[in-house]
Amino acid sequence: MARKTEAILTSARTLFLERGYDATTLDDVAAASNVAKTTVYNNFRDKEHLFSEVIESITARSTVILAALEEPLFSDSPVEDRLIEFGNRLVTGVLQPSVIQLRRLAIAEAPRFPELVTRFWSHGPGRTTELLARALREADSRGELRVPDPNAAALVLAYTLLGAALDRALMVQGAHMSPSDITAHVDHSVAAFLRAYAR
Amino acid sequence: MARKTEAILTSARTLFLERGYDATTLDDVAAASNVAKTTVYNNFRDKEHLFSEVIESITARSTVILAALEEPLFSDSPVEDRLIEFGNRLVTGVLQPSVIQLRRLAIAEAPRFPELVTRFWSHGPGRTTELLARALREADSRGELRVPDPNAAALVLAYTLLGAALDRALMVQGAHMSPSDITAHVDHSVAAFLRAYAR
DNA sequence: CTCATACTGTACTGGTCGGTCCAGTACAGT
DNA sequence: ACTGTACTGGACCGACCAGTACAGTATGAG
Repeated sequence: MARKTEAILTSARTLFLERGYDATTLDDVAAASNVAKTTVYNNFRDKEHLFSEVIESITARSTVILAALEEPLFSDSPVEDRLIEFGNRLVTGVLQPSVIQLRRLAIAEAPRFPELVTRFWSHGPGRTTELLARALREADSRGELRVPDPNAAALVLAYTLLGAALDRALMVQGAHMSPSDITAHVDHSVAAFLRAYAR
Repeated sequence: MARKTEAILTSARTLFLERGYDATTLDDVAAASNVAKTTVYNNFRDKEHLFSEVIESITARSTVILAALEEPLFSDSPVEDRLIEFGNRLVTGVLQPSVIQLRRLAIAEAPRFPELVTRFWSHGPGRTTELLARALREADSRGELRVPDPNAAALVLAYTLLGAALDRALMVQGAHMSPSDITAHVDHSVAAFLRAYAR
C-alpha cells in the first residue's frame, strides 16, 4: 500500500525535475509508476498536493546532504584546508544536474507555491550559510581568522564560491565545469577570502 | 502597422514576466494589446516566436542598462568609491521586481529555449562581469589594486555583491532589502574585496 | 474612386489534461 | 467463506488553449 505511494512519489519527482510543473502530466506520472491514474488520486488529493509532497520530501532529505558539508568544516586541519574541502564539496554538490534542476523548479514555481519554496530555501541554501557562519565564528574564537560578523562573512564566502557557477548553470544549458575548473575556482575564492579575513 | 506590433510586444512582455510562458494565453495577450487574436498571428508566427522576440527585445535593451553601471566604474574618484557606487547600482538594479521576474522566466524556460536564454545571459550577467573585469584590470595597471586575474576577481566581487540577495529574492517571495540593507551589504562586500586585493 | 492591406470579432477545430466514474480484480484480516 | 480496502483499466467530462477560418470593416496610397 505504502509501496505505491513511494513509487508515485519517486517517479513524480523525476518527472517534475525533468519537465517542470506544467509539463508534467498525471497520466505520465501514473504510467511511470506502473500504477493506474486512479491510484495516484487515491494517494494524493490533486496535482498541487502531489507536487508539494515531492518538494517536502526533498526538503526533508536536505538535512542529510548538509551533513556531508558539515564534516570537513569542523575537522582539526588548518582553516585553509577546511574551507577548501568545504568549498569543493559545496560547489560540486550544487552543480550536480539534479540539484540544478531542483533549483530551477523551485525558482520557476516560487510564485505559485510561495510558502513551500520558502521552506525549501530555509532548509537548503539558508541552512548552508548558517552552518558556515557557525564554523567561521568558531575560527574567529580560536584566533584563526578575524571575523567580526560571521553571518555576513559566510554570505561572502558561500556566494563567492558558487554564485557565478550557479547563475551560469541555471541559464546556460550544458555549461559544465570540470573538476579542475572547480578546484581552481575554489582555491582562488578561499585564498581571497583568507586575505580578506586574516587575523 | 508597426504600432500594433509594438503594442503586442509590450503587453506580451508584461504578461510573460508576470505569469510565465505556459500560463500566458495568446487570448490574454490580444486582449491586453486591444487587438484581435488574428492580428497577433499576423505579426508573429506563433507563441514561441512571440516569446523569442520578447526576450530578444529585452536582451537588446540590456546594453542601455549596462551603461548606467559603466559610468561610476571609470570615473576618477578613489577605487573604493567607484566600487561602492558600482555595487549599489548593481544590487539595486538586479533586485528590482521586474528584473527578478525576468531572471525567473529565463531560468524556468532555459531548457525549452536554450540558445535564446544563453544569448540573454551573455548580454546581461555575462557582460556585467566582463565590464567589471575591465575596470579591475585598469585599477591594477594604475597601481590601485593588485589583481593578477581580473576575470576571476570580477566574479568574486560581482557575486559577493549579489549572489546572496539574488538567490533569496528568486525563491523567497517578498524578501525585499531596504536601501540601508543594501548599502550595508555593499560596504561590507567592497571592504572585504579591497582587503583581499589590496596592493 | 479603387483596390490592396491590415485589422476586427467571432466562431470553430483539434488536442491536451485535470479530475471523476465505474465495473471488475487481488488480497488482506477475521 | 466473508468483507473491506486498495488497485486496475479504460471510458468519460469539462475546461482550456493554440491556431485557423471567414465574413466584414477601416484606411491609406495611387
